[in-house]
Amino acid sequence: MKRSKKERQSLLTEKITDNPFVTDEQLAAEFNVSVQTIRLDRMELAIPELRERIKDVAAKNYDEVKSLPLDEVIGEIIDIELDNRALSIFDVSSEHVFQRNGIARGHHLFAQANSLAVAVINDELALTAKSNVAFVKPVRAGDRVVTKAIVTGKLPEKNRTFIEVTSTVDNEVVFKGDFEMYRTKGEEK
Amino acid sequence: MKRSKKERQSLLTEKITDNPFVTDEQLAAEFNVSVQTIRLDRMELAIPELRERIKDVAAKNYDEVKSLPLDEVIGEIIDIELDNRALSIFDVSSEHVFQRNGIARGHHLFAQANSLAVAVINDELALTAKSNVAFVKPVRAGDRVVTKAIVTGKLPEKNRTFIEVTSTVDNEVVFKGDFEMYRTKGEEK
DNA sequence: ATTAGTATTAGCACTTGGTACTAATACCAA
DNA sequence: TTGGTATTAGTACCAAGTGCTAATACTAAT
Repeated sequence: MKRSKKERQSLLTEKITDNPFVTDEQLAAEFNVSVQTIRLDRMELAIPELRERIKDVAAKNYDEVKSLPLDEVIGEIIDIELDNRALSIFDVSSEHVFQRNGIARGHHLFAQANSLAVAVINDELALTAKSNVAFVKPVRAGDRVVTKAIVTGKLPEKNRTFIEVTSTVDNEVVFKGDFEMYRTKGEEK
Repeated sequence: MKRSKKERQSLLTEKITDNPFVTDEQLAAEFNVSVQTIRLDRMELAIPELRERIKDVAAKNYDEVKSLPLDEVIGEIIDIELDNRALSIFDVSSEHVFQRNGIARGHHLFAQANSLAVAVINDELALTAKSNVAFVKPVRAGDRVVTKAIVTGKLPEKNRTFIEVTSTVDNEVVFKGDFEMYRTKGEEK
């Protein structure tokens, strides 16, 4: 049952990603090749040795109880017209999705929309008061989410600003939300 | 400078718990004793060697990531009754708030609520379809947010589950939300 | 001070799961 | 047949240990 080198290496990568705790010896037995071959394969593929792999897994856990976004703004704002409109992009990667099925967790999309809504308001500080959102279509790892926020109305006497947010991937709407924001200071201008 | 054996051992335990990645040699240097002494100490205290410790950390991390959904939850779930109710707590710290005024960013509260809504659903996978939320009262760094999710209804023919989420700090409501969840029964492309 | 008992240090052989390197052999293709 | 890649084998070496024995040091009690 000889596999080609290429085939073996791709299976090897998969195996190791799947279970980083496997030794070269076990892999050699599994693929019916010598330990040296496995080592050569790892070197070609730049896969570190067992202990390093384990250490990486451990460090990831230890580094910081990861969870999520610490940034001021989720996504990168690429255009903004204060008190009017704003646009941001957010590249979805593997840490934003459910491992199960690769679909992005809702709160990341919400986070992008919410922080864009905060950013568009031309004020010292804006807080979200209410919001109504719909997750229209699943977003996956690798997708680039383009989010647009548009100020749709204001109630200056109540310190409220209304914002409509739409997120798209490849021009298809994936998320829509209405945000009612509270602003600390009244409107300037 | 010389500490008693007992003192050293308790400090040792602390050090290692604090940073499991430290070698006997480093510890020996730190406590000004020989490596052998450190080894004896570890044996008496039943502390495994560096590699085992690292492997433990890694395995723990790995299991959690694999077994999921609890790892994908923002906040810590302290009680759960599948398809019925769930409770989680989330300690707000400085990285979750606006520097300006110390008020928590909305999407963190949303994330806690949303992931609790996902967790309470007793299914392979749940996705948020829509949600309607209100940020009732500002939350600040240091606050412990207690969030309760209650399943309020279902539309099995449409694969929908409705969940009401309420977050409180010191028994005062700070956040309320209604979530409409989509649940996949088995497959999905 | 002597003696017992614990504490500490030292040294050596051996273990795992490797790296780094060299050399030999096998296989496949023009 | 020649060449190039692929595979295997073998050696020396490393880190961070375990396991064991033996020597020394430090107290504390008689």
